[in-house]
Amino acid sequence: MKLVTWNVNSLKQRLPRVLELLAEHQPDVVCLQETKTTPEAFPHDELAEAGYAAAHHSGGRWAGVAVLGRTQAPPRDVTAGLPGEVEQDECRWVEATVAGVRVASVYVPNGRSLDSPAFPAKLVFLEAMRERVGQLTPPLVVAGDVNVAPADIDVYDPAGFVGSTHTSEGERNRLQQILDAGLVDAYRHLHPDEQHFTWWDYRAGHFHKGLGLRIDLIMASKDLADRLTHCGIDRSYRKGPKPSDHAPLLATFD
DNA sequence: ATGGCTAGTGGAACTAGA
Repeated sequence: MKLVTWNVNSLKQRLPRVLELLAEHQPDVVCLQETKTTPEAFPHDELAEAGYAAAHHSGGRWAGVAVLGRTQAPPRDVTAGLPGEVEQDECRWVEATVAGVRVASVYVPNGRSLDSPAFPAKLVFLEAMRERVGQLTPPLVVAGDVNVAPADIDVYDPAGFVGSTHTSEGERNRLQQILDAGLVDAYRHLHPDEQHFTWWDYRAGHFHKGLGLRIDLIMASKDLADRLTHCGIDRSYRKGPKPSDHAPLLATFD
């Protein structure tokens, strides 16, 4: 099974690159974040032409998540929303069963700054994820933009991020608790010492200077992690016409 | 780096991202 997760920063703007990704990698499961679409505008027809069916949670101008499966193995038993999240209508979590695997596509709140009211709401969201993971039965994958860099190796300038979101102890502890509930960080599992990023700021040429963060994760239950044969980031989708600020993360399970 | 881009809304200048 080949799975990809990608924060597309508008599915409308990124549709050509998404179709390119589907054709090139032919994944069995796709988790998308920041689709930024209304339910009415979700591009079901274009995805169907490419051979994919979608389960999605779409709220309009911000956020929005989706799980895609092949037309012959479409997403089933869809659950939209995360029990316990502070903002129930922000469309940051959707679950579906694809090819026998329970898959959640997640877009964790940014948090804005450590002193913002959005920050404790981010921590509550991460706690709710841990609760939900404990309720779900493997085989399970939680994939998406977690908006937390798990460790300093996942940050281009750890000292520069002290006092910012994405690297604080509170965020990292809660992410670790999600993993401790029975999941494995697929990329780090296969590449214990490598520094590769999944997000780069659009500004100031950060991508070309190699200044990024690893904040997009594929977290797999241990039974699946034992069958992991490949996990990597396709940086080509951060280049070329109209790139997202995130690159897709891919994993293959034997 | 004090935000140096991009996207959505709406039709200027804001919010939001991380």
